[in-house]
Amino acid sequence: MSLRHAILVLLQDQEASGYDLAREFANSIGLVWNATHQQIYLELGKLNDQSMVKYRHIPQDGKPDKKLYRITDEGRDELIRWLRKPAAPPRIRDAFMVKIAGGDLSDSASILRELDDQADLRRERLNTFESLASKLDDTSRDRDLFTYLTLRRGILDQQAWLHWADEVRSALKKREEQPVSVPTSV
Amino acid sequence: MSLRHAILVLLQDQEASGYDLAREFANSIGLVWNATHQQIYLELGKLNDQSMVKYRHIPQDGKPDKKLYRITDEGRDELIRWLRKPAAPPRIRDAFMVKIAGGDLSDSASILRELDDQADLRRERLNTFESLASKLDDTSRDRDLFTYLTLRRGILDQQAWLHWADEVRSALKKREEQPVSVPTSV
DNA sequence: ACTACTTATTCAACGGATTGCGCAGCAACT
DNA sequence: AGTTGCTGCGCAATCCGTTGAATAAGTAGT
Repeated sequence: MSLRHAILVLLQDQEASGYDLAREFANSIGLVWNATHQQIYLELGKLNDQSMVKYRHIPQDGKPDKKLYRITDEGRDELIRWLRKPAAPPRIRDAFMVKIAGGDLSDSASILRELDDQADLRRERLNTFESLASKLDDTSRDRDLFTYLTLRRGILDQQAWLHWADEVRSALKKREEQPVSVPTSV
Repeated sequence: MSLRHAILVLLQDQEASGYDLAREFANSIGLVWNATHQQIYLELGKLNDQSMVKYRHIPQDGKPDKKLYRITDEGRDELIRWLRKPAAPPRIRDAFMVKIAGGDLSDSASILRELDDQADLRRERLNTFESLASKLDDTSRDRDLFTYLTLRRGILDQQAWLHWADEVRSALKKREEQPVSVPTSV
């Protein structure tokens, strides 16, 4: 349960509303931690109750009012405490991979279709990450070192995935050429 | 929530007890989907209620009795239905990466320490996956194609991770050499 | 003799996450 | 005039997942 810590990391740099955070979770941090706006608002409420963050109410016209959250000293302490103790290895839950593992039940065509869809998504992400990373290269590589390293992680991940997808394609092609009694269901 | 489908995939090949499944989740399928034995027993109960699996009670002496589960036709239908509809992209929740993103708050030494720990784990996995994959190479590459492809996914993933870790190490080393006003907390 | 591990299943409590819904007003397009 | 989309916040129900424990009998090691 380190949604709270991801939020605290974001609030490190700048004051932000729940809405702002939600957008960042959809982009930058979403690379390493996903969350919906419901979760974020709930967690901000809890963090506020525990006085790890505080907010000021901003009335706006033309737009709904908002609450700008800011990290407190207690919040920063909690974050540093958390950073010190070792992180549990992430649990893996990849539905698409479960499909691959049970691939004998599907036909090659439908596997390839979904593989291509996933590959499109990965290629898209790769592009966004790469363009963000190159922007950092030019301007400030040292100040944003950890943002850069996070992006690199994403880039290498997508590349590895796409490489794997190529392997799958050629393996399935080979199998098609020399059809070896594919089991048909019912 | 495709724990159920991961279980059904495993039961495809063979009758198994909850305990057997738990072991497989700790090894083979654990590569792509994690689950504890509590979750598995619970899900088997639900699957049984919905008659997607059925079991026969096996009394044993010297060991506790067990229930051997087997997939039913309904279960197989459900599985095939699930395979047909596109899988949602996996949600990413990597606590260690959150730490990297908030790396400005830590000192290089403690980051490197944890990086090395994680790298050990990855290297270990890489070895197991590679030895499993090479066993498949020799004997039956065609029959177990999807097991092989799953392993390849794991292998490429670990390699990409280890490569990234090297990048992190050299980036931090460079930074140490030309220390640029590292913010110290309190 | 004692401890620890393996096989095997299950329950209970809690907390985290997802899904669905609701409110509210403005801008922009059709 | 109507729909869609963006900004902004929140609640409630339910489901999923984690933690911790209990039971029970055999086997293997110190």
